[in-house]
Amino acid sequence: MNIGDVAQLSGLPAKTIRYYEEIGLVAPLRGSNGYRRFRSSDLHKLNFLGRARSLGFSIEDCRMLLALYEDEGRASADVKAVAEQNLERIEAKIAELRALHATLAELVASCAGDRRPVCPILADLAADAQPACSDRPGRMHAARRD
Amino acid sequence: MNIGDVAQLSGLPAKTIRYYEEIGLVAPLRGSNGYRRFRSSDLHKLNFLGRARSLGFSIEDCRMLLALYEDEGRASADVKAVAEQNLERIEAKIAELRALHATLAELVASCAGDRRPVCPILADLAADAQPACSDRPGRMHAARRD
DNA sequence: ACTTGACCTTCCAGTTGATGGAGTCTTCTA
DNA sequence: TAGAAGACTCCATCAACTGGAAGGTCAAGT
Repeated sequence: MNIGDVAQLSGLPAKTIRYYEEIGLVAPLRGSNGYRRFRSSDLHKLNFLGRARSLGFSIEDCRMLLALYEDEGRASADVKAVAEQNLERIEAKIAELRALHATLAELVASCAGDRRPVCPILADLAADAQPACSDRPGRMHAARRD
Repeated sequence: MNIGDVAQLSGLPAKTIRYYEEIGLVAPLRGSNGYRRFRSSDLHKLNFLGRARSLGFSIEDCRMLLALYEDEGRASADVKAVAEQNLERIEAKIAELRALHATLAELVASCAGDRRPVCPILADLAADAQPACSDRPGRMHAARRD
């Protein structure tokens, strides 16, 4: 199978598959014309990767999971540990986003949203950082948008 | 004020402040020694940016908000629109993460997590993509970890 | 035989929002 | 006067791709 075929079958863009090869997640053979030749085991791996990525596992997690998958002597505890870490990451992210959401929703609700320039949202943003007697929590370190 | 001072006062790393200058969010003066010289208005802007970023606004959003902030003739509706977009982005992200969480939590719960190799998590990952009669929903496109 | 178009190849650049480090210069303090 | 602290620029790196240019290959049609 050529890359286009596995791209179709796996649902992953060809670009992504090349990238996965580059970082060593799959290792298709090469034909004499230089084309990648994918075996069905490669397709299988790509499906695995697509599913794992769609569940939020990082590339490094995927590498780990793939290794465990191919290790007949694995302990399911190891797999579970990776998954649990991911779960915790997701939970932390949700909590963070919920906090953001609460603050922002409040600000949005308090803004008239008309043609006048007065705006509580801007007022909040412009307020001096953590004044001594504020009820606004101190500013966090710039949270990466991730 | 030198960069170290505003870094302290704003809570932003000096590196980040230089970066913000590079992308045109702040424009401190320069002393004859080449050092950046920040006015209090620059510090004010940095505080604004720090707060906006901590609320999840993108850099481009911040640019917009800063422009609105400095435009005396702004309409609060414009500010609100930016904030609402951000809110929607956050909501979408939360929904996405919750879905991930649900699936993953189920898998984790079903895994014994012992020394045996049998593992429903790996089984799920390895299952062929969207078979004709599956009750598993079709695979999404690899969700960026963002 | 030749052309067209689809498909494949590699390589480089860009995305987001910083962050780390090297190497150099200036300022402050002992 | 020395040395530390702080400033400067420039380049590289992170995740996980994605887009595009420039060129090679293959199958079908004329």
